[in-house]
Amino acid sequence: MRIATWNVNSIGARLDRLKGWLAAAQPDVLCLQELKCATEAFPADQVAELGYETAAYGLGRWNGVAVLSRVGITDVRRGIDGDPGYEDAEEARAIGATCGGVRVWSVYVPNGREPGHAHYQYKLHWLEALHGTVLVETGGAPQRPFAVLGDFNIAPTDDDVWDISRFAESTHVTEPERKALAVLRDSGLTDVVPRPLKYDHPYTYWDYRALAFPKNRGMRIDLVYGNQPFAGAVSDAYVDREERKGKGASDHAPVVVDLDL
DNA sequence: ATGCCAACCCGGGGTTGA
Repeated sequence: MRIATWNVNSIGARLDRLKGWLAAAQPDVLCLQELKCATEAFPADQVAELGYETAAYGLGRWNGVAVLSRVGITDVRRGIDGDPGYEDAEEARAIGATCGGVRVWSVYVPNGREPGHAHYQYKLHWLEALHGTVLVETGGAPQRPFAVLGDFNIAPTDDDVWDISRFAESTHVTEPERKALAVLRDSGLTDVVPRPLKYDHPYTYWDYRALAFPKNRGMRIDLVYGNQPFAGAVSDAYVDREERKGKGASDHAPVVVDLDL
């Protein structure tokens, strides 16, 4: 089984790219983030032509997540328990579904803006709620392959950014954010680190500006956190950096995981 | 060449992203 995650930075702007990538990469399950569309506006008919069912969750112009599957899609959950919301409003940042016997969550963790900002506190609280959801979902079915995939907006180690000295006073690399990832790992999840197709670091995001991609000034912030039944079945994992190339690319590349399931 | 920010909504500019 092939499972992937991809922050598309607008499904509307990326639809042609998405369809081309689905046809080429042939994932069985694809977790999407940053749809930037409402649930009912997701182009489900377009991906259905390629054999995929859709479970989407979007509330408007920001955020938005989905799961596409060609191996069935059941038990869909929109949002996580205890979601703190931002400024009294819940955002569309998580959707769970069971596909071909694997339980997956597609997540778009809040950015945080800057340390000390209200959005940064929101990010940490949101991650606490995600942890709670993981405990409930994995505790009830410990033998079922389970994974949280998506844009975590956190680089797990200094090695996961192109130059740590450029990230002083920045989000994505702070100790509290990394601690939140450690808490997820302590609850039984493993960071499934993909291999890069070029260069030494499996970056998944490169800024659009300042030639970041050609210079490989990237970050590994799109992560796959799987339980033992999931991580133990992984046969390969890679970042499809080819999808970051050319006109009309997202600023994130897909992360692809192959499983012996 | 991998190539110098893009997408949203609104109606040119502010907001967001990381």
